[in-house]
Amino acid sequence: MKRTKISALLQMIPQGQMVNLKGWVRSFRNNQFVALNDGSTLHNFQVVLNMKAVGEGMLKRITSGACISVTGSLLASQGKGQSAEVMAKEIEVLGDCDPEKYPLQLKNRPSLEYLREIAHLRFRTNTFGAVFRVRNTLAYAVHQFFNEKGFVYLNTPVITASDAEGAGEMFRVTTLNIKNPPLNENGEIDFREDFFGRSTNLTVSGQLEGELGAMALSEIYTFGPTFRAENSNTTRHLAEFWMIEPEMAFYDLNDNMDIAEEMLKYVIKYALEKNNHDIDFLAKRAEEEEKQKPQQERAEMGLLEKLKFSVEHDFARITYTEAIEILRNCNHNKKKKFQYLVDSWGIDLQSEHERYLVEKHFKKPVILTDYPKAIKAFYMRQNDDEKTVRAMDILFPGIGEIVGGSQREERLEKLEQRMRECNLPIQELNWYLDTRRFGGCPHAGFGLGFERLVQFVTGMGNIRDVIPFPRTPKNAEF
RNA sequence: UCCUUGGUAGCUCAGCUGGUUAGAGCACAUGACUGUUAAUCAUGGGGUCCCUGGUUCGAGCCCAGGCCGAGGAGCCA
Repeated sequence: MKRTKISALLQMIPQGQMVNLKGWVRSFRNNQFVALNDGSTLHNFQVVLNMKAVGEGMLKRITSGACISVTGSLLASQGKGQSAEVMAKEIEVLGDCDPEKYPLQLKNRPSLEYLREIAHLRFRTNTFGAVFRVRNTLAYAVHQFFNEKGFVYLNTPVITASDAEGAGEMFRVTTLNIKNPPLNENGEIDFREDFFGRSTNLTVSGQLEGELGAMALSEIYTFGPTFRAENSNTTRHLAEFWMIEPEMAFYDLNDNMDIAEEMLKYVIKYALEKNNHDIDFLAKRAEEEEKQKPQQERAEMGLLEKLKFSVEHDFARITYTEAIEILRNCNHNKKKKFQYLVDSWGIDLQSEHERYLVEKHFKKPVILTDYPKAIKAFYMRQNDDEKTVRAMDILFPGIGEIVGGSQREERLEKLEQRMRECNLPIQELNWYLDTRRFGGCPHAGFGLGFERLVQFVTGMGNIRDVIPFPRTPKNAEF
């Protein structure tokens, strides 16, 4: 008999029809009621069995975590917790689960930290089931959004030879024998003998290659893994993460902000509709967690409120210069409550400053633009004031920077001048500069940290809990 | 990498001023139970107190070094 997913069973009208369902046992009560979950939805489905008919041998095998297949009739439930249930006629154990050895005991309320240690099993919890269903929806929505807009999904290389992108420390890729590498005349490692005939790394950004695509296809986006070998130990950094990088010809900074804001709202709204049960559950979970915190640290809005608010209101848009003025004149600064006081133009904003702007002053997502050029990357377009660049960062409550982007410098001389100032090897990036030499045009783009987006929508506090198998310093298990 | 903080049963935690045999809840095992909702009830087993060294008559507790986790900072998405 063909299997029916639990998500589909819940939609059916129970009329005693025969159905088959398969899934993992969440709990077994009174030797009679099995709560079965197959991951198609947050909800479990209740299977009722006749303990005498089933037999003691089979009864003992229905343990928490076991995988079973049940065939029986779909009936209206006599109990209160659910509207329908399956009266089992046939039960098959697809996979036994020894309860004494099974590390995931759901009734123990295992901590997120513990579940991270058994990441191969944590999908079987309500929380992680919900998180990864939402993650899937968000990924799908990103593709759908760009597809509707006529963007071309472009795959940029994971292995790159360029180490001049300046986005962070890189992981080396090599097939050389690290115990005994070949050396050149100067006694240095001879990468001519390496697999690619040169030194290579894992990508820290697909942006430069993305720009090349945009200079012909007009609008492209990438969505792929990105690697940074920074020794970052925070709730919002991973060594391996997924980044979405759109790059658009003929867009200026305003167009860039418009499409970034539109996209964020689109995907959040999409998830709110598609995964409302999961997000409701995650919202309750987040609320429980908030209650553990001291009153002062609690967020003013719940997860659902926060998501709906973000979708319904315009993001605040201010320049770096305006932000400095707000911060300099705010009571918080005057009372010297910032660890780093805001006194002069040109300073890099600290997390506490960004958080103040987003969480206290505007109380909604904020787009900061036109940063001093000294604190931003070489490829950002210089403003006429010679001091600032057409950068934009989108800051979200609780997460911080979720998007970083800019209008790109399309003027060859200005770009080369910046590269010299930043000590970048112009020769190595000749292919990049060619787009400015041959039919260049104004263009813009941004990078969106996918896991940070998933964090925002799921309300999960730690980025390690929104990617199946997190890679962080000293951790690459599974 | 820096600052703060933690590591005690399978899990979540308590453990007083350094003192005899280290506790609880849940989980697990055994038994009971045909309308349960984290089922319930009874009984039972279960410990490298993170590691190494030191102080002490005596260390889960004090000291030093290390390992690992969490929160914050920096770097950023």
